[in-house]
Amino acid sequence: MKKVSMKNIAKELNVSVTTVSFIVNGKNKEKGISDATTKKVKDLIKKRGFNPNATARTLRTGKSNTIVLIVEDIANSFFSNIAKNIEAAAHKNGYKIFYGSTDNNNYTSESLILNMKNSGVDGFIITPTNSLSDEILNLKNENIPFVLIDRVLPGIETNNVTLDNFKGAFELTKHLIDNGYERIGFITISEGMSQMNDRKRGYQAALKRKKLKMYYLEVKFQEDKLLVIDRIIKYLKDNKELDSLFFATNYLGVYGLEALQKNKLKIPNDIAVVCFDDNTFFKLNTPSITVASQPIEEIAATSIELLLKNINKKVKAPQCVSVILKPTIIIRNSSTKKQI
Amino acid sequence: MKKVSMKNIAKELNVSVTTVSFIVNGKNKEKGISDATTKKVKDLIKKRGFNPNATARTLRTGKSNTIVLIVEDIANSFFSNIAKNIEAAAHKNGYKIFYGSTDNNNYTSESLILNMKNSGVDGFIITPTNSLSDEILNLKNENIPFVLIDRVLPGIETNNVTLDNFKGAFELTKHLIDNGYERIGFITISEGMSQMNDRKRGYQAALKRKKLKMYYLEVKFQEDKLLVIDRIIKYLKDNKELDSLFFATNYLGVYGLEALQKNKLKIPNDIAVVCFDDNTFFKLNTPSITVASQPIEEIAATSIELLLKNINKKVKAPQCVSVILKPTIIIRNSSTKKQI
DNA sequence: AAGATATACTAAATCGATTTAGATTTCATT
DNA sequence: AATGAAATCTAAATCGATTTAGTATATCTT
Repeated sequence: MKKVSMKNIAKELNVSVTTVSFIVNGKNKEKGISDATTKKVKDLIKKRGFNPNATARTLRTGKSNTIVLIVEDIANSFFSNIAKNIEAAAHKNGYKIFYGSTDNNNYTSESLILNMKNSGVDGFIITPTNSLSDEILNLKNENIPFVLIDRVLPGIETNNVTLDNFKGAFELTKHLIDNGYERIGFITISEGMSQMNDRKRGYQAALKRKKLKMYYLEVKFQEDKLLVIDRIIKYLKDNKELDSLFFATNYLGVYGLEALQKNKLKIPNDIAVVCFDDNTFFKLNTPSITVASQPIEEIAATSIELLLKNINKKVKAPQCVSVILKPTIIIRNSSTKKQI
Repeated sequence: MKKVSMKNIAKELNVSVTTVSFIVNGKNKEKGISDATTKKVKDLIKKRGFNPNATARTLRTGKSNTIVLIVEDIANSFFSNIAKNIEAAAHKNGYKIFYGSTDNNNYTSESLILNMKNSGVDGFIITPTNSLSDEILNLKNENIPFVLIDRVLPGIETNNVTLDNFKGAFELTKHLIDNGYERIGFITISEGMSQMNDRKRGYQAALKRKKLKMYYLEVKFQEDKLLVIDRIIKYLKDNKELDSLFFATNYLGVYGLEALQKNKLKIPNDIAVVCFDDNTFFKLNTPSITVASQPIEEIAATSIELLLKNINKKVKAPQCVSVILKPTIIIRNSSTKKQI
């Protein structure tokens, strides 16, 4: 079975490739192809199962109907849910999606972007690593549409969709304080990404209002799960006065619960817990975990909409759009009023 | 900033495009290009930041270095973890990945495959929906490399990587029986996919050995989460004699736990629970859930290896390979010996 | 009947690479 | 000086579409 091309169709019917192309692209009326010709071409196309070769089309038109989704980690439920939603919107609009995980590794991110760029993709949705500024600036200079999500890069104006991380962290912390907790450990990752910085600032601001002391633990994203758990356990031993923990991102929260379990600490009586980002796990855990939840559908919808807008507009001067969405604080049982 | 092509490089140095191409592809020695020419071309390529256009290359060579991963649902942790592992292997081998979720919808699956085929991808890894036989046969006829994972299609010989689902379900059921449970409800989805059939057979075989009665609840994959939870709750009310539940797949297990929570049933004292597929949630839940765990890394590694082998071999008669991996039963606290 | 207009169609260039078949040039050999 | 071989390079076809700038024929107008 050989792949059938426009040439084959054209030859078999003694018409030109041009004619076939016009018909395939629905320009038969506009280009004045007779109904008779249109019909016989369409019939043969169906009969032979012809489908236009997308590669050739892309080469000629410069349009690939392909976008790239670069996330931190596709196995992380936050990102895989974003991916699911973006996928639906993309396919609905006739776009295919390349995906890649950076693991917050800058080299990986760069090669992903470079590699995809050569494949003539139409646009990117990217959760940038922290040192990706050069590559992002390249995209800007080359006028390739892209949208950053989840975090932004300092000093670079871009299209981006992020969360009001400050507010989320502020409110979560305030909630703990309102419920009587005063020694709140903030456990975060040290890569210095904007969203994490903002969460830290939110936490700090809430503490400052009440002149409470700050407690930090920073772990590295690259560190192995068991190592992180050990570090959390050690941190708890070294800071026995802590009455609550704030995990700054979902996977840390999961590790943290494992650490607390190993340490036989009961939530919330021994120690209260809140976490940034929701997931099924936090909802169903005993006790259920109080979280700042991100509007995943909205993040996905907004970013793909913004990207497609940028792909489809011909204007040379791209106005950068920043969308900041609001988190929802979901109060559950891991942070009930402190028992004295 | 205009994109630079081989033509630009060639013209600037007064050499032919052919020469540049040979050098870019490392054939300079083989094709007898002098070291001097090679050097000056390479230097200019670096200076101008030239990168070969992958679309043109694909059009000419028929090789795109792209594979497609079609899963049931990228937001499901089982599949997103597979995706993560496949991604790593693919990128290491210079392949890009298109992804798509079928939601077990046959129409979606078909259009995904069709659409990707026209984009000249090199191969597919597919979790097939149940009525996908025609499309899969097309792939076979067109000699397009592909590997099915997670499940197979009846009556079609293919490359595939699956699990010994019968064994996993048999052992999980046997474990319950050994621990004194005798009225085991099997909750599954009704789409009739091979992996689910095999799990059901495993469950039945274990019951038959002890002449125990079978209890089923089948829900539809498409049904909304809340609806499924309601149906499980109703099922429990209608079958108060049940002393244990076997959830045939991970997302049902999660729904099930939510149903039990709503129903104020305590695991394992009121009712024991086991589930097919592991995840973080089952490990950390109180009580932790006994599962049949799938070797995700191995599934990913085997399927991508098999696919790449098929892509790279030129032979016309593709020998079909079936790999069946073993599940691991992880006994946790949701199925401790029955209290009488 | 000549020119204008409309209708229906197409030849050839193009996108940016790869690859085949062959063209030059250089140099040693007789 | 003619021949052959080796070294170095290239023209042009090709992949499969899109698109520009036409052409050919029929029909209308006066």
